[in-house]
Amino acid sequence: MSKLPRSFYTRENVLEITEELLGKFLVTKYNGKITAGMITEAEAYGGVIDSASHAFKGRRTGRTEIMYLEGGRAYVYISYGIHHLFNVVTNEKDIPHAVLIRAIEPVEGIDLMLKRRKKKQPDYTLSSGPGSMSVAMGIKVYDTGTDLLGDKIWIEDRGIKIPQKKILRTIRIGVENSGKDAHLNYRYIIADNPWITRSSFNRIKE
DNA sequence: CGACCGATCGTCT
DNA sequence: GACGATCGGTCGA
Repeated sequence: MSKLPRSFYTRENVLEITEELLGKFLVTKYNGKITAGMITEAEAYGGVIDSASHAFKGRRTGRTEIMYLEGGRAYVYISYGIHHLFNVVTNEKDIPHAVLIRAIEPVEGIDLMLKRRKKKQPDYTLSSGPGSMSVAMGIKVYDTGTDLLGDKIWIEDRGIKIPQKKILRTIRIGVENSGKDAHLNYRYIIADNPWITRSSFNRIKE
């Protein structure tokens, strides 16, 4: 049960970091109330050379500026005008790598997650999918830039190691028109965990 | 269960 | 002025 140190995030291999984030625990604390879940699905975004990244070709705007900070911060932005998508910034300052957290398995504060999602009973849609996950955890776009070594949003290692053979790599979602890198296997999934995006789970079942 | 579609608005061109 | 790193509802088979 230890908070991931800065050195976890500042490494240069974003694929390695994405894979290692599976099985780690994302925790938020708002108004003293904790919600937490185990990361089950995440996507790597490779910065300036990745045509699917917001920072492709070194694009710097008010929104993407966060990605150029030192690793270990939250990059949150709005998608489709509705959804707040939570990313972890990685690598050193000026290298805009990021990992999109797409799904978690709820562990703590499930009552609060249900309230935020306006649901009565937990089901696999509670926190599977980046927009739903953010709602369940209470993460909003104004959390962008939050230091993950602070006491508001952080990621913990609770001693769980996902075996290599249970990790599935596949293409990222929603980037099919993003050019040369649309086909890269940059999405990492815990294959036997039902708390992942529904379409993925159905596909894995065969 | 898969395909389609509307919602909704900040960001970038 | 167009378009998403999406979601949830509906429709048809």
